[in-house]
Amino acid sequence: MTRHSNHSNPGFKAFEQELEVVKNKLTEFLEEHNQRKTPERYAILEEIYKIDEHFDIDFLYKLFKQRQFQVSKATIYNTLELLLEAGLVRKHQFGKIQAFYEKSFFNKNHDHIIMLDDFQIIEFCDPRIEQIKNDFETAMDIEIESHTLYFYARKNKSKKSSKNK
Amino acid sequence: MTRHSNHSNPGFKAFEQELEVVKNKLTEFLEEHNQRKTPERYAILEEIYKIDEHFDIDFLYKLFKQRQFQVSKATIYNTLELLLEAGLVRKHQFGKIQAFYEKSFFNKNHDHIIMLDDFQIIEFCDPRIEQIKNDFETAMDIEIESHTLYFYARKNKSKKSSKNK
DNA sequence: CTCAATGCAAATCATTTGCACACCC
DNA sequence: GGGTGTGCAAATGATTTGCATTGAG
Repeated sequence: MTRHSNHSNPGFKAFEQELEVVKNKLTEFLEEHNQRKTPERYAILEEIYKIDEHFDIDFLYKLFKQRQFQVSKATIYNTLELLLEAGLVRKHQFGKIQAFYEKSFFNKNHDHIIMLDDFQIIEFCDPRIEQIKNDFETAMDIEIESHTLYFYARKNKSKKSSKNK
Repeated sequence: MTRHSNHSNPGFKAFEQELEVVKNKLTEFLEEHNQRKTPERYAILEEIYKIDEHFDIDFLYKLFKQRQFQVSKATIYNTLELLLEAGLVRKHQFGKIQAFYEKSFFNKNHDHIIMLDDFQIIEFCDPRIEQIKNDFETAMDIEIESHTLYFYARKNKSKKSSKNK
């Protein structure tokens, strides 16, 4: 179980390598789909992969405004849509109107516990989900392309709450 | 596994009883919270419990407009919020901007398969989910108040697709 | 009667769209 | 150069809000 930390490899070199791979993935995708390799797209991808949490469009937008880099919201929306198709980000709706995103290439197949006390998001992975998926796929003759599972939870105050983990 | 059918008991008497119980639930909730028992609230509740599918606000609104009953959208939003707190409806976001709802008192604990071909919604229930929940509750010392699980799937065209079920 | 609920319309907020311009190919 | 991607602002669409009016308690 990880908490807001996706590149568990310590050190910046690991991050650089990760970024490199992801950029290549994007290049690959753009070439396959005959789309242009614009600086905005790579900048957005890079920025996203620096973020270890879940973020929304506005967060990204403000990030770029802080730095010298100029990107419009429309472009951010477009690019995230593109990265979504490329499988490089994941989109969440969390019951809110506003969508949340997270990078996805290096942390596939995980689900989320939303802590209702402080809206902390905890990631987890449980193989039983895959089993359930597989069972339904064969039982119903369907292909499950993706899934989302959210647990909405609160800290247990009744017991001695050992600082969790 | 049920498909868009929640009061599996056949016959209308069963439905009437169901409605009765749900209305009492609402009354109970309103009294507990010192809220008024307006006709709109009961009308909306009743309408919702006649619906065996997932619906959105606009669907409800048009339903009332068709009949002679006058309810504003603001009231529908307010009332659904209230019914949500009362545990009498469930809200979904399905990755869309627009929220979907469904009645909830008589069909607790089920999850959804969203068919991407035709956006049909299939409900299912798998005890393993509860197990996973319980495991996390004890392991992390939290209380999981609720959860949402969606499988996004497509019909398998490759194999001989026996008309599912 | 009083105050919470309703109805209506205007406001808000996330997201989408249209169009002129820029720049990747 | 040509056409796609970007930036901006306006449009859209779901939801929320403000306020006058209504009606439940």
